Amino acid sequence: MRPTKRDELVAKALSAFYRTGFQATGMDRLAAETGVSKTSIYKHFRTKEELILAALRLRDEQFRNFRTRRLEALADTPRGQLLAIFDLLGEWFRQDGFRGCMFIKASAEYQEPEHPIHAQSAEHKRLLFVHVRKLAEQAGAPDPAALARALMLLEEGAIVTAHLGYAPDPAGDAKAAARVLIAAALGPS
Amino acid sequence: MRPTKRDELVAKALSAFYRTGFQATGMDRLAAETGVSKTSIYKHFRTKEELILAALRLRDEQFRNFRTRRLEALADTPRGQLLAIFDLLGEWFRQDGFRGCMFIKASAEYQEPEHPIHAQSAEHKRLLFVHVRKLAEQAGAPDPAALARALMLLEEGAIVTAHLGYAPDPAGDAKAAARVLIAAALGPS
DNA sequence: GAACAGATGGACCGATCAGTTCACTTTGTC
DNA sequence: GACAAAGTGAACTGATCGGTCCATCTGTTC
Repeated sequence: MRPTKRDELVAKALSAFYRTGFQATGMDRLAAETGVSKTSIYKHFRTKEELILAALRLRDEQFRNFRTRRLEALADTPRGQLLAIFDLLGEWFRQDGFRGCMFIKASAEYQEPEHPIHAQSAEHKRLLFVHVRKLAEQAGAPDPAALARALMLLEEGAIVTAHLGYAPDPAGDAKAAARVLIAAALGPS
Repeated sequence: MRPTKRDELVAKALSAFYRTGFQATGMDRLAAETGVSKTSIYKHFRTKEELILAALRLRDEQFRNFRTRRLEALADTPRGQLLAIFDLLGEWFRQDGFRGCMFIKASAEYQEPEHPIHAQSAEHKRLLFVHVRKLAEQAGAPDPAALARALMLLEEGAIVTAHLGYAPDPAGDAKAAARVLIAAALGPS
């Protein structure tokens, strides 16, 4: 099942939106950058918004799949994986072309909570939270949801701080804080 | 020293940018909404970017002044003020028209770190951090900068989570986590 | 009341926006 | 080799973008 033209288009659009922003990336530029004619783009997607939503769906899928697999590779216990979240963040921040979180930026450009792009971004974050909560549960936390919410706050904070760039190692800072919170919730390791 | 026309313009532009976004708010709409003609706007500011920077400067000043005063009103010890940061956040999130952090959104719309708008947003966050670090120092933290960085992560995380809206009380969650981190750094209260 | 400075609305600039249309070429299938 | 589906570039729509220009109006000072 090789990727269709449509899949390639979405993948390239995703990259363009991530680098240049949603509103700032016009459809003409998008056609030029993806190598897919505007005519074809509008054959696949009725509006720009639908294309953005498809790109966000792809990103969500890629991000969560990669995260789950990578966490399992980095640590073999739930508790270890909770901490490894922040090692993963550090890897991400150091990547060339890191530009912050696609979904935070999407929700910043489409602010109204009812907007489909905003709602889909929120759903992505909620799914990340659900995963962390499951790990907290497996690790034996007495209140897995509370621990997960706290760790997610650190994660979101680290992402925006890394993007703002006023601190040298937000992933490391978040990991140190996470260690304290995890120990408080689960007892010393 | 009553506010000049220019000050009024900046204040109204700030509100418009906050509600509608930077790129999405055109100069024609801005003129209509502020009641200041485009001609006059361009007498005061050479470009839209300069107007945005002025609006961000105003927001920075307002936000930090208010925050400092309100923290002093909410608690009378440095340690209490560190925790009161998150009560303040809760008040903010519950306000009508809360739309997330202006500076996070600005840095999302103007992504390049060298961009003046991005740089000014980062500077705002750095100044917030400096204030928190001073409080941590006065509270007797052995590593004030480390505690301040951790609390700032919680704060940023709570702001974006409140904007995304997938958790009911991010300020409360952040406060609970902050309590643990502060106790770990300063000893039980 | 004449002169002047600041502010006004509105027309205007070229560029770009999202989206459409059309005539044409490429591609895979039977 | 015929045929349909998919993809193409380029021109085009009306609206809006950031920014400029100009004629007019308003308020102050002498």
